[in-house]
Amino acid sequence: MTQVPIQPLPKRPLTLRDVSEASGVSEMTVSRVLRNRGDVSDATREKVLTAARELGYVPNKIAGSLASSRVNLVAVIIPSLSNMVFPEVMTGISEILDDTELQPVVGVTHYKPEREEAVLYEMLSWRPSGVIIAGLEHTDAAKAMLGAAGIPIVEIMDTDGSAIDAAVGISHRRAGRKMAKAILDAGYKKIGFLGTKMPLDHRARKRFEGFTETLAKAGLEVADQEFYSGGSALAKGREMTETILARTPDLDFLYYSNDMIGAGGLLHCLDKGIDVPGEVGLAGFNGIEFLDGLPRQLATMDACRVEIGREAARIIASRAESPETGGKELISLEPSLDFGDTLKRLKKL
Amino acid sequence: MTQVPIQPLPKRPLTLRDVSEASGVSEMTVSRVLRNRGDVSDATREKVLTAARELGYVPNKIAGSLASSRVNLVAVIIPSLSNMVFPEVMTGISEILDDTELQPVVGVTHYKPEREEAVLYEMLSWRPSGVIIAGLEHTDAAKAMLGAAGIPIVEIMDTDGSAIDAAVGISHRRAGRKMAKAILDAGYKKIGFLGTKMPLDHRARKRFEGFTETLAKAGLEVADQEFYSGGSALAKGREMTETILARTPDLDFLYYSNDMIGAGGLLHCLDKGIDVPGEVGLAGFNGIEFLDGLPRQLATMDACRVEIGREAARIIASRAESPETGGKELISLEPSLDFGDTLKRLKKL
DNA sequence: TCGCGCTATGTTAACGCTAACAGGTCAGAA
DNA sequence: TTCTGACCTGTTAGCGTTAACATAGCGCGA
Repeated sequence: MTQVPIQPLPKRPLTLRDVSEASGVSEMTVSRVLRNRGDVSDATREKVLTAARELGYVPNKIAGSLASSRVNLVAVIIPSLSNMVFPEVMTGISEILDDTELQPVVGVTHYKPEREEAVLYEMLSWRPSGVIIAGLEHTDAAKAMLGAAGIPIVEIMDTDGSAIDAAVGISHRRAGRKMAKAILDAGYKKIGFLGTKMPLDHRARKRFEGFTETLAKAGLEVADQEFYSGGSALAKGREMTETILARTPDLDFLYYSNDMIGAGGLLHCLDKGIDVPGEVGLAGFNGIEFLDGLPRQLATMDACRVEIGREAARIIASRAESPETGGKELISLEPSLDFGDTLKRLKKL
Repeated sequence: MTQVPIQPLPKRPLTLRDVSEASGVSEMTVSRVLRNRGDVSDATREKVLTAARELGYVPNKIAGSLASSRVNLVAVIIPSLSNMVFPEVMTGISEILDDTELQPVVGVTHYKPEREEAVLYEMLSWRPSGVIIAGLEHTDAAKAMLGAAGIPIVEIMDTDGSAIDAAVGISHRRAGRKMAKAILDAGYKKIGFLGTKMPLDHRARKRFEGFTETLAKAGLEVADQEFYSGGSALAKGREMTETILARTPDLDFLYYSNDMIGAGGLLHCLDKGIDVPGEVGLAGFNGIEFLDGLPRQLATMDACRVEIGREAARIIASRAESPETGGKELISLEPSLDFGDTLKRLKKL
């Protein structure tokens, strides 16, 4: 890999035949050497490797996959790359797949069901060894494709619903309930919700449902709400916080649907000299690492993103190794609540 | 796409032959219908489409690509997904490719040359229609592969050096010089540098080189330096700023190699009641949008990330359309300096 | 009436590789 | 010697699709 290949005539793409001719053995033997499969004498191996290197030969996986009907790709279908959550999932996935032959291929849906369907169709047409796809909600056609693909499917992030095959995630409904309980236990009563304007983000919706459900049991409901879309989340967090507090000044808690707008809210409150968490408590969702440097630590709930990626990849990898094993794995991780500095603990009012 | 396919026996993967038998025409005609190529009567087309939908047939691109020796994939090779810069480049790339047949496939190198080489080899083995790769520095073997691949290659982010084929980026050396000039013009004299411990981030290195070069012309040099690796950039920015200011208290400017640590530094200074930009000026690099919500706007320089992605994708797309056209395009974008609130303008000391 | 040119469909031969099997050689056991 | 089996290498036949060419049917002008 360190020697510089010599490319005499860069016209026709190189094939096994070229290497075979250059090294004086059959194509099959070259193939064997290049894949480390089957017995080949050291002398032959050396000859072949040298020839391949000198020519700068790169095997054609298209042909190889067609012949062997094995494709070392794993389709990963996610809604977005522009907040930190999916890149972290990707990190977990790569971490595991790096130790295997498998390779992730990413498709982005922008939270649009029809895009998801199209991306999935495109991905499946490459006959991957498995699919990792965000969420449990898909169009009927997408579900049908996934069901009929005959490969391992892992639906990630969410476990509130029924999976096609395997699933790894957290219960967002439960996460919402848990946060509501913590807020109520801390004695807050007048609670505002701030989130994204995204009816298609089912996980945010489920957290909200769990949240309101627990409030309802305590005879409370969300006192005010504010939504945004687009723009810098941090700036939006500030704006929305200002808006909601202006409209409903007696709110004593603000629950944000993600840490970024939560951080914006926190900065706003500190700016305005609002006592956090005494006067107003704050909480976000996600446990984004780079917020560690903020003046005060935002209460949040870890969504286990890296771990979700790892587990999903493990399922695909283990099934790729022994196809008949497993199936329908359901891994529900437990998000941990971090009180940070913005959600007081059990202080009596 | 909206009808639910019926999968009678989910065993052997479906092929053109199945659709051909189900619809009573030849495989070739089915292929023509599915690709919208050649003349097919409306009646036949309808029959075929119905059969394909009902079976839930998904074409096999592996076979298709092998037969047509056309692959609609574009390899995108980048160092990382975990800071915001490359996801933004990806956004630009997708934006353009979404209007074409082409599809990006991402490979991540973690700033390691040997990983880059391996990822590139893997990608090329799928015979993509083009390669978009970050940086101009590659191993000899990687350069040889790129040179011999016979497909469009666009090296992005950087234009300080010589490209294999096309290149789109900014001059980081120039960016460093420009920032140095702005800082000197504002009257700062005792300048500290804070960056990542990454000898392999050539672009950061070039910025630094340009920066020191301009200082040198003014008879100055960097008064102190501090480096970090790993961890939360925001938190690290705080720590490093504290450290460097403790060690060299008379610094009057801090230049950060990225906005995230710069933001940490800003927060630290605000915490400590340091007058910014009077006592100490600050600047980062990148123009990361979500920092908009900070209490004060950090001076920074926009690296034109989305635009770089767009231009690179445009080059690949246009060459895919008309192969003989173009070649060796060199697009050097001009990063714009944003003074923000942390770099005073031309105030005399 | 013939045959030209059009449209709609079919036939054949790759594309570059690998699975499966078929030798061919050579050492040591019978 | 002959046989056995380990080791190495080669041959053959696809994998599922598409390019290129072949053909069938049909309307129409001369």
